[in-house]
Amino acid sequence: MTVSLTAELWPDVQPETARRLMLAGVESFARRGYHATTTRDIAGNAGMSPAALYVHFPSKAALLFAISRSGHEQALALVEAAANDADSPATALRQIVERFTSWHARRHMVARVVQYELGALPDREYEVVAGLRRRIEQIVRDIIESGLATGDFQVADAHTAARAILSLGIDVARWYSDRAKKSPAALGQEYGELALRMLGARTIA
Amino acid sequence: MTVSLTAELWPDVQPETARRLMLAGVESFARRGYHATTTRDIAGNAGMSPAALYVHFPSKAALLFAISRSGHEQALALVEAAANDADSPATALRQIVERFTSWHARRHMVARVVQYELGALPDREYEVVAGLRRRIEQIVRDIIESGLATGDFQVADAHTAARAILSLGIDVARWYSDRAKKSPAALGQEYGELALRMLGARTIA
DNA sequence: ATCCAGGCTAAGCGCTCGCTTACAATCCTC
DNA sequence: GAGGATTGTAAGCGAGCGCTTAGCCTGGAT
Repeated sequence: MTVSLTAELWPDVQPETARRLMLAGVESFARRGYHATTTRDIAGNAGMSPAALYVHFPSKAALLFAISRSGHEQALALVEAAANDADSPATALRQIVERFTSWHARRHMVARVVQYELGALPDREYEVVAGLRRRIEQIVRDIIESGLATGDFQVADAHTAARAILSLGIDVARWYSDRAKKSPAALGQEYGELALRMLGARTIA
Repeated sequence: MTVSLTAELWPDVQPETARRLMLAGVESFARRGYHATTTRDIAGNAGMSPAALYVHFPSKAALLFAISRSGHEQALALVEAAANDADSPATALRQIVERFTSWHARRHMVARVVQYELGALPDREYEVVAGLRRRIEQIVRDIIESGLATGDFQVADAHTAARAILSLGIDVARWYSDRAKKSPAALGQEYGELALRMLGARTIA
């Protein structure tokens, strides 16, 4: 049985109208950017009047925050799961890159908002997502450092390597489209290989 | 003798006031984005009245285009030069990544506008910079393919590898700041290494 | 049968936006 | 030193923005 996209993305948001507004927000924010999107665009694409947005969200920025926080939480959860599932730095890192990258491809609309519209968040809300971002970076850095300690990886600087690894996945949100030839899963796998090579992985996990 | 930043960035733009407006535009567009920036912001930061912008540029979008085209032309020139200077696919690719990456770090304000504000360009202007972008991608793809032909590189797909290589440099514009620990040159060098490893370069050029 | 909370709309308020107009100052050419 | 081109300003226009208000409709508890 098929579940609606909105229910899959935000299962804990009620009612469905609020989810439709979030989906319309994602599409507009991803395509044109937060500041170029009007509340009338969003409500219109959700099939409602402009005022309906304010029944479910106190402001346009609050809608952005709901989208951004949920997206960041998904990304963090996915990275944490990959790190915990693995039994070595190499497999952990491959899993992280595979899942992180394929998520950015499969959910490139949400990911675009997550990665490129966070500057539009108010200060307090920005700090919340910045915290989630730091945790993601920290996990990747820790794995690279443990790989350096075991001799599984060979790089000059773990910090720079972590940045590069994450850049690979993040930038996918910028260019991936539904018309891409490569599936999200295939892209993730290929990027996983590239990332391990970048790290000079001894054993190709 | 020191040359003003505006004269270094846009030596062929006259008069200096127009360059000051471009610099103020770069700073605002990079920090807050095109749509969040007002013509009053730009003119104010350039120390002029709002109407002064329209003496030198027909519209806010035209100012963005002037910045974006010039930035794209710089990036393309730098990639072309690196490709022509080298005598093997490996040295060519290392040079490209080094210079492309360090440019995105050193000029991260301009680069941010170049990479992330092109969606705000009107259709005709967008097509111009899209053409420049295609030429950059093509050069990188060609080098990777020639490296595959000679056996210098080993990757599954040149297209995907080119995307990944460029992503590395492009994403630098997103996170680099003047407070970064690593200098643009050092970052470029480190990314050059990482890129060659990604490509499975036989000889580390 | 009644009531009311939740969900939604029509209308519009106050404000800021990109841009234009009318005009002033300065500089180069002859 | 007259005249035109260039470079700037003060003031403000029309439009569209985020958001509010007042009120209607509907479903479920009493």
